[in-house]
Amino acid sequence: MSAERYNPREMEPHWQNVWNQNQSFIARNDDPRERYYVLEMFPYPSGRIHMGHVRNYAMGDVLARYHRAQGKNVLHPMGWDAFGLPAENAAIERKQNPGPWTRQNIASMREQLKSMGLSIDWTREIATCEPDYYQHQQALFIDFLAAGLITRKKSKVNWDPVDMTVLANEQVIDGKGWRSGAPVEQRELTQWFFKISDYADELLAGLDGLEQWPEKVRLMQRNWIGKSEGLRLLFEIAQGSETGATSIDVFTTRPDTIFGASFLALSPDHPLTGQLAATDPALATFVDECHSLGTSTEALEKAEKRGYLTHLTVKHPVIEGATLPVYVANFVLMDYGTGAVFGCPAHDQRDLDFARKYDLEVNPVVLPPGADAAGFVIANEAYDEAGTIFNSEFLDGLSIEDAKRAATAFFAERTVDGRPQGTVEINFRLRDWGISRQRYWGCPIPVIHCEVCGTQPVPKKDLPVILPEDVSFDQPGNALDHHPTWKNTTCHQCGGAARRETDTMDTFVDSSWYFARFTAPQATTPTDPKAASAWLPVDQYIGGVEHAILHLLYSRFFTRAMQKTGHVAVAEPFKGLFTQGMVTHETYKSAAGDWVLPTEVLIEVHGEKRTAKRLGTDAPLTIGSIEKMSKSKKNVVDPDEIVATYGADTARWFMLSDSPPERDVQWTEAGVEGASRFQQRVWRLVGETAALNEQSKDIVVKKDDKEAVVLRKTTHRAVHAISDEIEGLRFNRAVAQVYELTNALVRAAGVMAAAPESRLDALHDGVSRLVQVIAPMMPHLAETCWAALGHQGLVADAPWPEVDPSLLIDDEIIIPVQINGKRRGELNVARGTPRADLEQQVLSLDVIVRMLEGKAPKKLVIVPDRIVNVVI
RNA sequence: GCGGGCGUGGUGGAAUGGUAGACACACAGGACUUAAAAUCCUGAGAGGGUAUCCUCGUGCGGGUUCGAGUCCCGCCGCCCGCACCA
Repeated sequence: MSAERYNPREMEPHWQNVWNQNQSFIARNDDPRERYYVLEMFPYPSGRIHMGHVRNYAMGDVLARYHRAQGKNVLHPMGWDAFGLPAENAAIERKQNPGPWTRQNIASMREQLKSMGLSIDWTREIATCEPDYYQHQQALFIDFLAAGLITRKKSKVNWDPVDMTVLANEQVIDGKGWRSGAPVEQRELTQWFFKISDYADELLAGLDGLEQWPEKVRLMQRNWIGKSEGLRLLFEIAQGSETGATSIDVFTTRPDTIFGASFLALSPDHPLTGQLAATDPALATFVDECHSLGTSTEALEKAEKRGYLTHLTVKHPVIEGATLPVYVANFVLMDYGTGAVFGCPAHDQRDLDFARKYDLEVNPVVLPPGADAAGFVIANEAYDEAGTIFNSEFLDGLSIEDAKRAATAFFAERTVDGRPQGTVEINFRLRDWGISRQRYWGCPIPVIHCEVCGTQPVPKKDLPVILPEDVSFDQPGNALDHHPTWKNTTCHQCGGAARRETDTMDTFVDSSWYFARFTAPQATTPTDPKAASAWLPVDQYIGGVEHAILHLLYSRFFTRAMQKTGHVAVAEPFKGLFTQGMVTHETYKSAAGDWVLPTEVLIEVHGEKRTAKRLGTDAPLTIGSIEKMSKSKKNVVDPDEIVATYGADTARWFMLSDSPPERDVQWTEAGVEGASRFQQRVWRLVGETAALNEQSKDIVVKKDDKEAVVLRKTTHRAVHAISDEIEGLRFNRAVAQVYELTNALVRAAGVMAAAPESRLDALHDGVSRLVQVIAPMMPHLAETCWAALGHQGLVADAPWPEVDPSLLIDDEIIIPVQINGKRRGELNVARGTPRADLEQQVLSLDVIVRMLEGKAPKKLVIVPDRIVNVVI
């Protein structure tokens, strides 16, 4: 055994080769063992992997390798989310097709991922931009269409003026496009929609069963779906029947406050508003103003509540002879409920603001507990908490909940326009998912438009509808639409001329089912239902929390749609979800204000002060805040360089140590060097152990002495703890346990000379187990050590070390002794020492005797095997 | 505004209501070396006594408990999500 330093540059490619030749990580669908499907969110092929990928895939790989060692049939695949705008924008810049660009990126990122030594089944690799993937997506689209899960409708949509495409509601963040950051405009277009809102209730209820999801994500989805139960209430028109309308539908969750109603408000987009505006130029102007303001949410937020008083009035539904004015108000959304509301200013802040502005009545009808009915007035704050109904005739004295029921029942009995005046209605915030994108680089929607036969799906036998690659990006807009011939086709029904749909699908469709495709990536149908039902749901899915709503909600809907159309057997795609934190780094700025790459920075440490200067020029630099790694701030570290300098294992180890995986981790040079030192430390320990073995091969190993037993206990305890931490995805704690075990083994190896013949086996066994438990995290190092220790075969194929339960318990334990809750001493006793014996021993302790000063303790709390507290 | 999370040494962070600060990074001192790197050993929450002892200490203020970083109530600060949703 040589004392040479471990050389990852040499060993890492070697073991990657061995694993590859051994086909160590190929999952077989006919393998009868228990299955485990671990998946990390697949990357967008931007060209280079970043540290966020390293962290994400290191975590997934630990689980994959751990569960494989547990004897499971592990599926750990990788693919590429390859359609999308960056490729198209790059193509426009370079005037070349996104296809070759994307495929090149995939090739180089694949090599980078392989250099990380991930235990991935590369035979299952898929790329969403290839026809062998997207043709199945087109087949799914056709099935969904036939099953009534897709509609085509004209509606207001979010238009991103920079990316020149439509966006789904989920893709509009703070009124801006999620990708371009441009303020989103409203446009009316005919678009394809997935009817996700049909599943709103089911998607909401399903969240309760997702026990292995972070509560935070479940909450975000709950809020996004936004279920609210209320009443659809009809207000009879008193004045204004010349419009032809005889009533206005309103949605409310507070029918209990109906006696406090003082006005009605219509959305500027309400059909009745349009009708009125046709003959009322002032109203038309008002509506236009609302629209010009209404493009960005920011503007909305600051916008004052404004209204326009129409000449319409409605009958108050419960106060005989009273009428209410009808306004058009800028704060009423056409999207939600019925696009019309009744205002009860006393109990809704927004209504109150409006009422104060237009001098409308404020009639309180909910009395706070303990308040005086005569003296209760509303000032500038609406009262929206619990109370008793008053000023409300037949509802008086009821609680809010009871009054809601009573009012609901009351209106259900009455009729307006031959309809019940009130019907229970449930509203959701969730809108249908608009998937049409006016972009080239996406999955073509498999539909044709025929003048005679209408819009119809492409027959499945004609799939795939291939995305042509001979397109030009000379003009702005959708290159597919500009293609000279592609969109011309013939109608398969009448044989006449027809036009292909030139919109492509939102790329979130691509990522909504890739996890299912991985279970049988060569199947001639979208899935092999047998394989899909065997593997799904994914046992552990890992990715960034930024997908908490978009991708994860779409995938949950899509899985249900696939279930309905017979492609999968489950409703929920991901049994366990883990959202990992980001990778951050310090930022550096030059005197001129330019960001500077960490590789160009030299950090100097003077005691506790750190200063930075530019490598080469020695120009002083400012050390800035710690932020998420981003190209714009240049605080990025290239994984390739780290792998070349320290090796993949070091990068993986560092990513897993220190910070809890769900939190952000700060990348530091010092941290990486620490990880690298640890790698060498393990290697030295293995070298010493192997050398001791070699020197002592003629020695007859004697029975364990006391030290050896201690060492075995330490080992078994550590293995037990590490297994537990890995299963719970607490990798930082697993790492800490590994450090402790290593420290113990290094110490033991150092004092071996004293009695090698009775400790050798315990040491060798301990070091071997150490190597096994670090294998999921530093797989290359582990293989090298495994071989150096003289083990046959690969550690990647070795079963996880078993733990001897008898070694986990100590016979002798130390019990802390407290006086008044403060630790004052300890007791060394045998495990299971009974209460009475403990009491006697505690009372004879020097400290206790001294502190008691001859008096008896007030109280003695004894928890056997745990703690003793003496109260004096 | 609504909802959720977090707050512990110089730093990242440990701690089923039971010895606060595991483990690591950084730092200081020492050993080895011609020297450096590497490695090994030692120290360290703060303050005092300088021995093995005492006091204070987990954002702030209360409470429950024999015992609270942990549970409850009220504040302060930071982060995230949603936001005119009737």
